Amino acid sequence: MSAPTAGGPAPPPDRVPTTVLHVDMDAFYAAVATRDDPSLQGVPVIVGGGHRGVVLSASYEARRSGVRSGIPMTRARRLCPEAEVLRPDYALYSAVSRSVLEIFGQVTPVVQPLSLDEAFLDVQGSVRLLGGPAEIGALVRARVHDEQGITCSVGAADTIGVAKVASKRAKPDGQLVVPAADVVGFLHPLPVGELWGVGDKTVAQLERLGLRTVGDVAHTPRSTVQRALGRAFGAQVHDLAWGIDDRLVAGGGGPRASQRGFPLPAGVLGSDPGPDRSVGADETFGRDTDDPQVLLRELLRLTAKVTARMRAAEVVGRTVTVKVRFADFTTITRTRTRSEPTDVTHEVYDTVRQVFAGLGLQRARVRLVGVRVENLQPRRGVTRQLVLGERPQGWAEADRAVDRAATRFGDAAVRPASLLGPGRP
DNA sequence: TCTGGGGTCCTAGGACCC
DNA sequence: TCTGGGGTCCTAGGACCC
Repeated sequence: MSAPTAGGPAPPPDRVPTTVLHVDMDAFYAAVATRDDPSLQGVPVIVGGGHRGVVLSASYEARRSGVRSGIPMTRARRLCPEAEVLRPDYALYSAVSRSVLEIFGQVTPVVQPLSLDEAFLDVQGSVRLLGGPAEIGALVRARVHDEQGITCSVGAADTIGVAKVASKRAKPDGQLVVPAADVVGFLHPLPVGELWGVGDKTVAQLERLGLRTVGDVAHTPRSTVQRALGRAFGAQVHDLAWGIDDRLVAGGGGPRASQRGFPLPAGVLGSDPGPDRSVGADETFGRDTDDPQVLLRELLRLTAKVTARMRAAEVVGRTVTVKVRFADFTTITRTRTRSEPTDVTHEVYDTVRQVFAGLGLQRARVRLVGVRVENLQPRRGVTRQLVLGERPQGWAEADRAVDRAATRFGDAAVRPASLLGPGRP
């Protein structure tokens, strides 16, 4: 880390030196599809959802027409009518992702996946064996290309924040090593929105102060940035603008990591990121509806999906949140915390129904409903309080039977009776 | 035929307890 | 007579990420 020039805060003392790689697949979903179908080579490819969906991934050919992740599919088709449009195949992406993670794991044990297509690697311990960050980055990129037939980009730095920004600048199919001494020079000319965790709203806030680049923010008094963004967030953005970031790669464990970037606690090397904090599901209707029966049926389906995943993960939860998005895209959430944690479909749905009834919707046009369960804890060790008159294991046993059947015959084979269409036996 | 679905974390106010 | 703070839990909304 370079010493900041006048106006910058001092770097944190006694920081353990690290070398962090951020590895990010290039146009991951589109690249996997193209790899498996050579006729797509050189063709604009868009991976996305149904008619109300958004673009999940766009090949670089499609990006040349202005197509980006996150834009509505309808707009994407207008921008690039000649594109090949594909539905996502998550099972395939997961398989490729696992293989890529195996490659990472052979380079260093400290790997922190952020999603299917990107991960941080702390390679400090591998430098002696494999060479510097540039050599290790080249090795990873060559192996991913040779073994998986897709390309990735690598950013290397001594902080995760800078490594993340660097990989993006290296895209596609490139790599960028930012030595500590070059961090400030690298960051300061960039638009502030390039910083990990600084999104559109924050960019707009800073724009109001006339701050456009990372350097603008760095050379603005910390207190001013804090007034604009809030004390904690403002301080962290100001730090990041100087390349100061003491978060470490939290490797060795599960897939969880904060996607906002900031509040990731400065974990210990190799620490376990820990269990999931919540499990949820939501769904946008093909067309808006105001029919309470339709809404409740969808909420039941989503509840069953969520609790099945909870049982598979062997967690129970206490806090149930119902989400409703209206036709005008305004979104509300209503939460209720149960006295005892549960993973039982029937019990969670009871709470969902109560919360939903409390909304008092009067023929409002609804676009989306969702269910989420928070306050999770491991199921083992949780002893259930039987309510007076309740049959022990009644509903829970029914759920387990559903889970077993779903495992054998597929999710569609077993579902609550009210989800069967009219006229079905 | 605008705007998915899966998450994480923060903020801020009120209740409640000590 | 007037006036406490801190901690924790709960809830609603919002920002951000891929």
